Amino acid sequence: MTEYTAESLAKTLREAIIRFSRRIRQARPVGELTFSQLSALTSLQLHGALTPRELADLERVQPPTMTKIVGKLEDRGLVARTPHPTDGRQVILAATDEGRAVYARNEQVRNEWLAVQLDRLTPEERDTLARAAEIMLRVARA
Amino acid sequence: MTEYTAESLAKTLREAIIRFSRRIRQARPVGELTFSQLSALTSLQLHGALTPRELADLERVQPPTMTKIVGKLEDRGLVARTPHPTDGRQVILAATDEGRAVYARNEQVRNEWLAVQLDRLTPEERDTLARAAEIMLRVARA
DNA sequence: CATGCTCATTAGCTAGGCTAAGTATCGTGA
DNA sequence: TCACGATACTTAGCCTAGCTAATGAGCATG
Repeated sequence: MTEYTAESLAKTLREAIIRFSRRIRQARPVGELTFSQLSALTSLQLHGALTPRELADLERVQPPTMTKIVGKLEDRGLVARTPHPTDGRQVILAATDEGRAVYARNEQVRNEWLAVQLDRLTPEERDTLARAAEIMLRVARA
Repeated sequence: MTEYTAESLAKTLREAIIRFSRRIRQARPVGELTFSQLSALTSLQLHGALTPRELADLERVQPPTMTKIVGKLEDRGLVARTPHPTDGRQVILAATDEGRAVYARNEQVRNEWLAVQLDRLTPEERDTLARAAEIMLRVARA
């Protein structure tokens, strides 16, 4: 096994991430949800209802940024805002039925390009990517 | 070894990428180069002189986007634009001495947070990330 | 040498990200 | 109980990054 120093790996990994994410973004179907919108909607699906703050923390953005993203989703009727039962300051965000439908459709189209690419890899390579994804999520949480 | 389908992996990987890259972006030192600017400068360092079109292709953005990024770098004296010797339409981009200096300083600061995180991982985990990075770069090129 | 192609840029748009400031509500200590 | 600090969200204002469409300049070829 080749040994990598943390420094040289940091450089390579950063390059890979930026190129790769740009490539994924390009595979976006026109007129549908953006990267960030889909990501927020996904979090709402997976975690059920969340406050803006919780969603912002999960998505690793600042609250005002999340206000904007949620605003777009709300404009399209994909997310609903309801008042918190006991705390008047807070708001509860949840995906609507239409949000869930749009999510499912978009998710599939969105993953299509990537899934095709991944399908061309060997099982070992997919395994490497899967384990790397877990590590990256863990590091991102730190 | 666990088997991952291309579909489920696509989903996980996309989530990891977006979270991870947001986290990296947050570790940006104030008043220095942005993610995209540093990436472009890096390509210029590694490949020597390039035309805007070549640089845009490398960075996976459209030419007008690269015009903007290079413009910022040029304003700060980090990149020089010289006319192509034989083809009057083209332009040659190259990092200046100051560009190389700023690059080196920034690169180090930029990688610091990530390097610290990576240093906490096991050698096996670093190896996984390194191999994943290579695969991602290859896929991004496709 | 006219016409069509290529390269780069400009113009104009949208999304996404930030900080600072504002507003409403909560909770608590005097 | 009520004044005041803390908290939650939004608004305002800014910048970067990305796109497409259109423009202009230069090249190359029939």
